[in-house]
Amino acid sequence: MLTKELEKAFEPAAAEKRLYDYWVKNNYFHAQDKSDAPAFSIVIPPPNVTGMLHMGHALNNTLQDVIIRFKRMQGCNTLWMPGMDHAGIATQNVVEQELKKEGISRHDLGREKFLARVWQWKEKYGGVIINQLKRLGCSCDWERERFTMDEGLSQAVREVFVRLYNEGMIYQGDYIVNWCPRCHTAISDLEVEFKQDQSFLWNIRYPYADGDGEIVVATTRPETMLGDTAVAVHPEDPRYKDKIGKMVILPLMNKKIPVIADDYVTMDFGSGAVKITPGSDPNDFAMARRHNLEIISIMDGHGIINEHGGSYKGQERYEARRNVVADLEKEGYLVGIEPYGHNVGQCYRCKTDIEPMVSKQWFVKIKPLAKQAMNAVTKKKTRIVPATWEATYFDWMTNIRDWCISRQLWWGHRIPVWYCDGCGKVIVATIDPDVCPDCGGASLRQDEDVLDTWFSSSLWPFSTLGWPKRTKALKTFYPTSLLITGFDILFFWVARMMMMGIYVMKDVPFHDVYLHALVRDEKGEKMSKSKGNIIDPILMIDQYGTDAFRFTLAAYTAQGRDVRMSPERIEGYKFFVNKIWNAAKLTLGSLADFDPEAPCDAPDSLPEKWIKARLNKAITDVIAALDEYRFNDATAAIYHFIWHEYCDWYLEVSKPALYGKVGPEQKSVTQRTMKEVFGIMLQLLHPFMPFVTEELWQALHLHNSDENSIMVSAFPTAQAAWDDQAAVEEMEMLMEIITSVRNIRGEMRISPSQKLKVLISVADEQGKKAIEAGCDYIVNLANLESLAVDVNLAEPEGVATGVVGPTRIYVPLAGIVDIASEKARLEKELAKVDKDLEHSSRKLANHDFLEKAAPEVIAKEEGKLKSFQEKFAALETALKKISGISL
RNA sequence: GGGCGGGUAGCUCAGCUGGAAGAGCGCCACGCUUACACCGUGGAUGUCACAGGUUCGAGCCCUGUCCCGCCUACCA
Repeated sequence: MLTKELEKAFEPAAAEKRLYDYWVKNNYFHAQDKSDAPAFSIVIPPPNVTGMLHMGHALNNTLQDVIIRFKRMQGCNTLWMPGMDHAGIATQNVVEQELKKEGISRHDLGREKFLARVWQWKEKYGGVIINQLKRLGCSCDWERERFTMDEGLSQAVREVFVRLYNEGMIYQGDYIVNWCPRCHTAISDLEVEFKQDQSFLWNIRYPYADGDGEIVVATTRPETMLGDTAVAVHPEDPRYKDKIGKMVILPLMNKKIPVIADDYVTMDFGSGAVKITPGSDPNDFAMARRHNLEIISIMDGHGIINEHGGSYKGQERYEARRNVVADLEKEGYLVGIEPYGHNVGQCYRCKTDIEPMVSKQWFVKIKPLAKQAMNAVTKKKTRIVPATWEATYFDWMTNIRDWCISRQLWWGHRIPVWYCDGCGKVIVATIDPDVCPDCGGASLRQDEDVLDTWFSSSLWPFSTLGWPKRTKALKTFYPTSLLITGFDILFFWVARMMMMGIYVMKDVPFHDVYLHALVRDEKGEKMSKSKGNIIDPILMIDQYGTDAFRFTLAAYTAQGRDVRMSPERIEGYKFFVNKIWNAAKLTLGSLADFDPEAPCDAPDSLPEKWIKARLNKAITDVIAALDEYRFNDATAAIYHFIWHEYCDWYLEVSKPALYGKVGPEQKSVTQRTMKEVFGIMLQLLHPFMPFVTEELWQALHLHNSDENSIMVSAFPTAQAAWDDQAAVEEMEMLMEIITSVRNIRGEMRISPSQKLKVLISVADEQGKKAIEAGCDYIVNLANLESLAVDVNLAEPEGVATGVVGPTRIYVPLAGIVDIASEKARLEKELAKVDKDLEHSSRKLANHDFLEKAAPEVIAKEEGKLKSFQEKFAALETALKKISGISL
């Protein structure tokens, strides 16, 4: 039945390409808009168009593909929705860099031409990552690929903006926001990264206007004093109680500002008085609103002091700091400087120090949305896995502040708001208006700003399915079944999808969220370009093959744990692929004369019963693990079964049958079983190692249906008929006997090629029968010349003794090895058992234990004690005997 | 300042609702037995961070301490 032989080793590179093309050609990744099969859907965390595949992506998408393939094989109508994110700031930066090389800025080009350039860039270089995902084996429904700037998705953005606006959930206003002086845009609170900075605390004196002394304030940002509009103290502070309401002179500016009282001030910090700069500090801004203080912005968007900064106008902010400090000192206002460590906010994208600035921005009123998003998790409509993240989610949602959604960029969804030059009317619409609905004027200007990239991402679970159109896909796949993403974007993305999904769709965006950890290097450090410890996933794929790489990622994904990636580990699993390949070669060779059509009614013999029972266990374990996203447990179960049960034991024990030494009937039974078990094994492994499993599935003609591909075959289920505890125990008893002989061989340094004559003593006739039935297995695997079994055999002279339960294994040593080494071996064994025995008996001598422990625990302990006692006695007898001889 | 996670074999980690510890890699010894040396067989290794407590019994539960990560926060 088989035509071609397998190559010496699996060649990943060629096979991967061929098989992936084959899958795509056969449309296996495609999900049906409507189907009788249960729907299962995942939307991909859309990578940035500018992105290249890194370890985080590799992990994230491997896990998704594992689940997707698993569910697809389980018969679900499975959708993995792929796509990309336009990544406003990142992409705009890339193209601006490109322009810079040509010596021009985006302003030289103008908005329209610049955007044309970005699109051009996107078509040409964007989406490299999509092809990289294909190399990872991702079975996304590529026909449905979406981009956040697509027509449809842009429509969804407008639709949601208008709805939020009309319902009073979006507002515009002058507020203090996080401003990046390099990107020239506002960013949200989340996009600010705080970094420890060793700086100074400058203490400055502000004299009272009436000449009656002074007040000292401390600041980490002396240059902002140019915009101070008050000094604040705590209302209860006895030092300042009578100063409240007085005026002080603002140094350098020669301006009078009031002393106000606010309990925001901490009395025991510094002098207990704080300068208030509403234009440059969020807290001061809040205070200014409470006290109706003047709000002065002393800087422009580039971080340069403007006309409100007096003589410092035109100076860059840090230059201004130096000059302000120098002048304060010169004029005697500087009281002192002390070293001070504090946090400085930086732009997450370009690491420039953030400048809090007052500007007109659009905001989403977030509290009502957050409340619903929390409810959904409380009521388990969405389950967060691992559950430890729930606390973080709730905490963030509880303390959330309004979301600044406007960005002063060009690349992105332009805010659908127009202003009428004629009457000043504000028009908010999903379709570009031609004329003002109020005055009919045609001179309309659209808002210059675009929306935060995360605004469109937050709609991803339904916008990709066609919303606002009521598509079949939307009906079938929303809410999606599962989201798999890194915990680092829990707030950025997951939380916002929750809010928007519930707000727009009236239902949660996904039932389960699985949050995985970060991939670090082998020393546990975060990978970064600057550290130079980046491991390129594509390089790993080239080197070890996709299957080994994916298996490694899954194997090291324990819940809530970081993944420490190291090439050595991947290599280890490459060896596993090789092992499977070679097992297939043996299987394939052995099946050469197997006729699957010819009926073989012969019953399974012991090894067949055993391997099927063990396979059942593997199936059960893998399914249970995957159902709970315990990826490492699933890989461990498969690895152990394939290597240590199927290869190490079943194949070894079956070799005589395969080589025709046992008879044609047993050969057929073995062939039948090998084929079945090997096929199921491949199916279990397929979600993790899609390529090698497909290759072997086809090479071995394991499919039974018209569908040739393993990826659309039915995922295995445990079969009750295969559970056979008696067979497992009997087989494992034989295995222990074999191991026992091998142990003696190894410990005594008996050459593997030295055939042994072994005697076995059993407790009863039943035991005798069992061993006799397994005699051939023992002879073969322990490499014996002969094996004799009898009930209660007297211990012979000059033997090494092994103990397995009630069974004694005697290996005659005459002429093979000296007695002393057996004595040493027995003593070692004995010491081990003695320790166990001691513990067990002490436990059973304890009255409290006997009274209070569960009966089954006591029974188990009694069983243990008995077997320890037996073993001890047997070893002791053997030792006495052998000692007697040596004397 | 709050919160979360972690400290288990040389390394990387498993260990579910408590019944005296496991895997992979590495290490040591032996071995080219017709799938595989990307292999086989055997072996060694742990006061489960520390100190108390609960319990008949704790790696697992409670309290405290010490380290290590991460997230979060307006003490100028």
